[in-house]
Amino acid sequence: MRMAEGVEWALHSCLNLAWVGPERAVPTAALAAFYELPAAYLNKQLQALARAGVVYSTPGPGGGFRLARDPEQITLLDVVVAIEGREDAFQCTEIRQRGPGATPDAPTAPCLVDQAMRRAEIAWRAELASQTIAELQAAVRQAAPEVPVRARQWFAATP
Amino acid sequence: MRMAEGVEWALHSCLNLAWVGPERAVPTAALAAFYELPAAYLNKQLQALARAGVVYSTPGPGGGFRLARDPEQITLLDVVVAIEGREDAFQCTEIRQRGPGATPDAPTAPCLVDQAMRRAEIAWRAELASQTIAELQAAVRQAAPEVPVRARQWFAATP
DNA sequence: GCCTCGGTACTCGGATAAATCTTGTCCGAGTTGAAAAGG
DNA sequence: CCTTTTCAACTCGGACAAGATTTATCCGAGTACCGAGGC
Repeated sequence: MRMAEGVEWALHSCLNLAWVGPERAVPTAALAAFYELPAAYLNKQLQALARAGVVYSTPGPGGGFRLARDPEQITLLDVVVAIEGREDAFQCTEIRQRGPGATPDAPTAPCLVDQAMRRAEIAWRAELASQTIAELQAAVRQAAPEVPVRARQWFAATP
Repeated sequence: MRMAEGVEWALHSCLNLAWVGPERAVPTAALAAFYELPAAYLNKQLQALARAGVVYSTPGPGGGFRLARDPEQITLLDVVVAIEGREDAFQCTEIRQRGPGATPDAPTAPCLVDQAMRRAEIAWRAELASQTIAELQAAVRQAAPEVPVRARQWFAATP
């Protein structure tokens, strides 16, 4: 159960977009160069963020990506769901209803294994939903105040 | 981020081993036939459970798998870790230390994105670790008391 | 000097291959149990 | 009838392919900016 690497890229890119601010659009090439990532593939992740409504995309010269909302309104869950999709990691295939183990009763109760796994995923999602990009920004500012300054300067200097 | 299907199989199989009890060893073929699963592949999952110490395996005629501990001592996390591995789903590759975005400071603070994601996974793991096979058994007994009876009967009749 | 028009460069967006992981299958090593032979 | 020996069947265990998902790449459609030409 390895999470897609694009999630890490998307989170860091959202953070960078937050540093730059919503006024200026940052093209994929700049976001990719900042961490030496493959630009074409990062673009794919940013497209997913755009489809999910996390970022706006504007084509043409001077175009690129901007945060669609304030960092306070973007949770980590928003980003993860945008990249990984909405469906749960554990998917109950109802094996209990196949073979000799099947219970022929018509009103089948919900699969308790599924319920237990789902409870764990809900806890995971809740923890992700409780953290916003803005809170991440605040934590970074406190731990390493020079990071946002450097990022803003670099992106301002990169056309 | 789809979880391996083997997790579902392993959980249901552990439940069935719990119904049968630790006295009798159940071979892979019986566990697979109960849900019409591919026996050879289910065997692979059971091997993983054996390596993790969740079940005992005994070869030869009359052999098979038994729970290695009481159902109260087996958590859902034990089973999931046995199948999926111990490493986290989100793996920080430290992209922040590559390219122009790298902070040249020697004492690098921990990656806050990684910390945030890890917090969510810890919540997930905690929820899984809080539920045991025995509790699942109790829930099934209450929701559908005939299920354990049917299972015991079927496995007793299957050599 | 101001407006209009055309071109060019730049951006995203989706369609298209390579790599890696999951899923599925197979056969061999080892062990047990039973049956058969001997005492 | 009891003991010993041999055999055969059954079990797990790891090595070996097929399919699916992730990763990576490319080129085309569309847009905004910039310059040139005309009014």
